Amino acid sequence: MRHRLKDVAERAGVSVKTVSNVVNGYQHVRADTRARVEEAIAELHYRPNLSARNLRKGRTGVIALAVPELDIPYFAELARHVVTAAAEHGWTVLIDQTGGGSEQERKAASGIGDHMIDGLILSPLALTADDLAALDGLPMVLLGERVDHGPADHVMVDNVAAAREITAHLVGLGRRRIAAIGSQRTPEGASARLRLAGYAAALAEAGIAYDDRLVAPAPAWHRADGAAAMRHLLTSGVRPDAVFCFNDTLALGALRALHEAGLRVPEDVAVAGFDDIEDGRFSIPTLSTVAPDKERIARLAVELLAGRLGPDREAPPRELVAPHRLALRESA
Amino acid sequence: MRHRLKDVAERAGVSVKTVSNVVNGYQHVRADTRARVEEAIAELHYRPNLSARNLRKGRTGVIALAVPELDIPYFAELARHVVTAAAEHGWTVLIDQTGGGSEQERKAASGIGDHMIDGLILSPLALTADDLAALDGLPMVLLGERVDHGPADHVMVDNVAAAREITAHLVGLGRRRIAAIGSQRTPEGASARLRLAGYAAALAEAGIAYDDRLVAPAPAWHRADGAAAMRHLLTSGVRPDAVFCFNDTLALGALRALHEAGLRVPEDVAVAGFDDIEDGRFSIPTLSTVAPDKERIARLAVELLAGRLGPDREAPPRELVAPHRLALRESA
DNA sequence: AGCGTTGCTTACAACGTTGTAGAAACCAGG
DNA sequence: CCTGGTTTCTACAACGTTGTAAGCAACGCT
Repeated sequence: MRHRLKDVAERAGVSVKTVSNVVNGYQHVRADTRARVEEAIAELHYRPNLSARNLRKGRTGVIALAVPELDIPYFAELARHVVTAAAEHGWTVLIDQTGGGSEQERKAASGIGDHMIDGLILSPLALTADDLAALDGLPMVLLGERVDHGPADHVMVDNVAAAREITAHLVGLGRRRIAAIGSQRTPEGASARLRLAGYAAALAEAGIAYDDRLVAPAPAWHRADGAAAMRHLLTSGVRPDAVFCFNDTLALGALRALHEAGLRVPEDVAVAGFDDIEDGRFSIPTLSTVAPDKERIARLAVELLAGRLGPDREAPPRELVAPHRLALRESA
Repeated sequence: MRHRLKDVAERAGVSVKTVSNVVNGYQHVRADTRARVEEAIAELHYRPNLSARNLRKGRTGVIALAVPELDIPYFAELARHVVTAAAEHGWTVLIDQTGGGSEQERKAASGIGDHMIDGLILSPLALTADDLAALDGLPMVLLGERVDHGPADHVMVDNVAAAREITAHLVGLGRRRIAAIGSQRTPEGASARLRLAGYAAALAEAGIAYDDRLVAPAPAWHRADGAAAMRHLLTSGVRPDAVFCFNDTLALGALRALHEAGLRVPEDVAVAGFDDIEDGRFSIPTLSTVAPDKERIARLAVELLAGRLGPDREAPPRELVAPHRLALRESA
């Protein structure tokens, strides 16, 4: 049913290696031989066995992308860009869901592939420097916050600056009681810490006192968490006139909670998010947010990985910052 | 750097095959031998080379999931469930984006794997029966509409019934000028045709005349298309008092357009969708929709595939229908 | 003691491919 | 028609793994 080089070779009356040469476009093959082989290939519907090729070559042509959750729109959108960018390098992308657990992430990084993949683009939540050091073997590019002094390449946005800018925008609207939603105490919360720092910096610059009661934690960054946090803020007696949510899904949840409380956005409370996901362009009201250049992030990550697999094999870890901008819409 | 069975064998003072037996949990290995081998494995950080194993076994442990677009929430949510279900069978999932083009889909089905994958779960938009017949080799499960008389297993929801139910619900609310958004004339629009049929059936049952002007086409099923279609309906002079959108993203776009037009949902216009994506639970207003059991769909698909790869290798094509229910919320 | 049985281990070949090295065919120039 | 240099093709080995079959102890039974 499934044919091998050998079958094609017999049919074309040449050696196995000659067929291999035709398949791989090797140049020294006479035109008529090539034609005969190609005919045989077509007739038998021959397709190379990638496992065998990989075994022989030590390369698989597959890279993995490991993200915490696929149905968080930010990661889905990012995944699309990574797939596109990787395709330009002739790679297939194996998309992996880590669930954000350090165990899962370690497994993704060390386990997935074991010779099944050439490299890994990992968006870590829980991974520590120790975990990374233990991996070593696999060429890897990390997305998001720096795992301090990890040995891997890195693509990130300037979270602190971005958070500062969007908070400053809220200040510029005349808001003074600006809440933040999404803080996290856990070690996984690297992004949360940086965005909180940016938020605090903007307040400080504006001479607004940092008020602990205005900072709402969120165990995860889903819509439900945003809604819950917002409800908590509203019932706790601190009446914010603006909220900076650490990502867009939190913000969409917050919008929902404000709506249920009968408050108008942005008149009563301005809302800002982070990520610029598709939903935010159609929500009611549309969402003002930080727009990281996801396409660029994906492209940079793929390119770093390409470097690691090629000429820059032994280069020192590099760290690239992708640009971001503010996408100001109705909510703030 | 990377070690092989042979290295472990030498270190443990046993044969290569014995190490292989330990790795694969073969039973006839003396406890002390096993211990020695395991120690050697640990010391060398040995990990099997999957390419070699696959070559030998003819199985890769990877299945592919090919969907049109990853950042359509429905597919992202589905992907998550598939990954979860596949993990229970010990499979890794290679997620592929076809973009909905028939060329791409054919490539996904025939090309991706070529011995890289054991099977394929494909959500086809454009694939014809001919395309499928040409593939043959790869065990495959299709999601969504039947490609007529294709030879592959199939998991679907009863689109006609579901569409009829949700439309009947709109009728039950007392609406009479019920629009539909999302019709498609192209061959890709199999889902669109079925949902339109369900819509028409519900109208007929209620004795409401089918009005062509109330049926708005949508080239794709994105939020922007839904918004555009809704705007078109509103400006064309046919004032609907309800809209059934053929998926949730269309519906979210429609909500947005209605909001911009100053119309209230559901008071002025009731809105219903299809898919039950996460967004719809937090939109303003929350979205009434058809909720296909995505978790079940994923599980059935994986199980069918498992069957094809195992005992039911030669079974005739099966067709399973996953249940759905109405998720009635604020918008209708 | 001889026999079969059971438990443990091993050598060998094979999976389908490609790199290496070299053989065969071809070509031009004398 | 030989020489030397290409071009074109081929045999062989290897990538790392596992299935097969067979070897070797040690055991219990007659």
